Amino acid sequence: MTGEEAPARGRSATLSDVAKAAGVSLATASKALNGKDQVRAETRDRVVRAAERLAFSPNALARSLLAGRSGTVGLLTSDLEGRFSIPIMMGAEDAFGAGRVSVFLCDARGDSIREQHHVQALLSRRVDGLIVVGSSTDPRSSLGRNLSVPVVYAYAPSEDPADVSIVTDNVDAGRRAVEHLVGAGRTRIAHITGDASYAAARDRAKGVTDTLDRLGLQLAGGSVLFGSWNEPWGRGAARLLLDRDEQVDAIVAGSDQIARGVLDALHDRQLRIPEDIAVIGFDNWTVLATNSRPQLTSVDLRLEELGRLAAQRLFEAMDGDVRPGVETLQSRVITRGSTTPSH
Amino acid sequence: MTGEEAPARGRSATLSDVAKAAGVSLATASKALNGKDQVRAETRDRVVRAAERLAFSPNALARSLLAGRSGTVGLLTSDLEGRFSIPIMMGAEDAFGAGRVSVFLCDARGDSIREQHHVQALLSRRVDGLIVVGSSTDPRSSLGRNLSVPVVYAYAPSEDPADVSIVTDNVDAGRRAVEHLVGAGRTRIAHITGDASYAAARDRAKGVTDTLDRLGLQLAGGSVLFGSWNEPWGRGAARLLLDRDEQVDAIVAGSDQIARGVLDALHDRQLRIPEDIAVIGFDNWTVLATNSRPQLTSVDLRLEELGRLAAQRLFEAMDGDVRPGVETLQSRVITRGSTTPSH
DNA sequence: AAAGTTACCGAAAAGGCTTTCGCCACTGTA
DNA sequence: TACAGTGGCGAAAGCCTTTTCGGTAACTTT
Repeated sequence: MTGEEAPARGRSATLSDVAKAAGVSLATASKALNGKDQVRAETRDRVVRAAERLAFSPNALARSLLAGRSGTVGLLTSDLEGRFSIPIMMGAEDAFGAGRVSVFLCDARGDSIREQHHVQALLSRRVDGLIVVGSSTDPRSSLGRNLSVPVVYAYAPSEDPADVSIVTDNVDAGRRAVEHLVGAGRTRIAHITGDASYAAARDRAKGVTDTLDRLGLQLAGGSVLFGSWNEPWGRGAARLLLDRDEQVDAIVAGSDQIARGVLDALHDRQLRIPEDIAVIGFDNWTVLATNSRPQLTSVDLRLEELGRLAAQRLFEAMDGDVRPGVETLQSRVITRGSTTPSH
Repeated sequence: MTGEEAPARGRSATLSDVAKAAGVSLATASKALNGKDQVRAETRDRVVRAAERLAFSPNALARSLLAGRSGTVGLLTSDLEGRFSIPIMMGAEDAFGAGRVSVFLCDARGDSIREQHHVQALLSRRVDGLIVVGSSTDPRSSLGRNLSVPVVYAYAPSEDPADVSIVTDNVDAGRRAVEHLVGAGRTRIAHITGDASYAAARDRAKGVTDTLDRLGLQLAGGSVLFGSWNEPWGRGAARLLLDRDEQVDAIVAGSDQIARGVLDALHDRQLRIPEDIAVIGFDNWTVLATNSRPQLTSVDLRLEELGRLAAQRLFEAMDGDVRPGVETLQSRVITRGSTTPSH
């Protein structure tokens, strides 16, 4: 019965189909559906109903082409499997998604050729902006200054100070870890962390040692134990520490993974946690932190918030409001059983 | 010096700018840049150089509008933070990315309203296809049959058998776990797994018990221990099992998380792994499996391969080659120290 | 030298939408 | 009755690209 007003087979309905079905012109149909006020209520109704009947879905490509903005952004990451991209992406999607922005996700796999290729593709698709998520906190090379769209670097800052970067403040995070432990009455604090070639390891260590200095405390174990970012190192380093017969009453672990290893080693020595030794990690990686014995206190780097902030800064930049430089985000301690007795 | 051939400020160069700069027509410029053979080599050169000089980037929006295909696909997930979406996404990006397809990533947060909203947005952007990734292996509701673009369901199958679904074969995975253990000489095998309301738990359990039956073996512990998908349950269930004074020599854990809990409990009882009791998990979650003592043998569900396959099926469907129904992917056992002595 | 090929190139349409501007038919006022 | 003012609608331009088709010039053939 509605046969003759249906669009050609296979094609989805166009605005022109809707206009024809409603008996109005293209222009009027457009105005009716977009809520412009130059159309009578009765006419608008007719158009809207025709659109529904035809399951009309406006072609965003055509619209973007005309508007000069696509309502899309590119998210360029280098470690999808890693721990960092995902929450940041969630935060960004969150900040964008409420509205009308869609996100292109690209993983460069750490390959700068592939990254360049992705950037080209995204620019060709006329994204309105780019968020570049690093895989570590070490500064990364800039995509360049004249990219036709604004770029925000998240997690890993750009080497170019003229770019907009949002990072977590790892020095501050180290400080918070120590202050939390000191607040819990600990004074003999050691620090076991990851690979010293990572800025994250060095920054957190600086935060830890500076804060101990400031409070007039010695770093237990004599020096920061740098190693690698995994459980075996956590176990090994903890054993090392205990074998030195140090009077350690708290350990700052450079990551939740390391912390898990530390917990295991302490467990093996029949030490009570937190009564004998308190342990705190970084990342607040729920799967690791909430399943340990006891649950692990951890410094939460608020990566989702980082993502949201990056999205927000990108919006601002798209409106021409660019604030170059590195912006840092404060972390917070999530307290669990490994630093406070469950009573 | 090149001032008069530059496009208007702010705008990026269009093909028309390039044509003007090269002193040819729009049509010729297009042909030259797209490798058509109706243009003299010298002319092509002139155009290509002009394009480079102007940093011309072809507008994919206009191109898509004309071609009727956008070269984009939508990836609709419901658990970005979960374990499953990411590898699948990697695989899909992999299969697509080599060519010229970009991926829109959307997270519905388990909310069907939001999902519907995302689908609308993606259709409006004229994606060429959709991949829907579930957050568990339980069947999910279909997006519907008349969606104007092909849809492939990955990990969680669609309830509608007319849809195309790709899933991991969890029954088969359970079988492989048991056969691996039996192959390692074990005969008193128990099964500790997650929440029985999950199809994944039930399917793997079925694979385990069926295979034991077939081999004429009894399930140690009397029955499958259903619980929850985390370490504490793994620890608790393992203790339960040992307290029953069973002669267990192997445990199939329903996930790597549960397996970690099991390992801890066995450790507490001074049992040697794998000499006294072998342990195998599911998921092959590297962070968990490779950092345990000993490293954890695990059934790898090959989620990346699942993603690749989904992308491939989507391609085929885009070419009109649709194969409705549920396709299953076989898993494989990754052998590590928890089932084979380290030497 | 006239006719027929070839090789290059350009004009124009198409794709779906938004927006400006002009047109028409009203309404209210002098 | 004539006028300005207003509300509702349509024609057409424009966004950027690809592709078809027709045209021009140079070349070959008899």
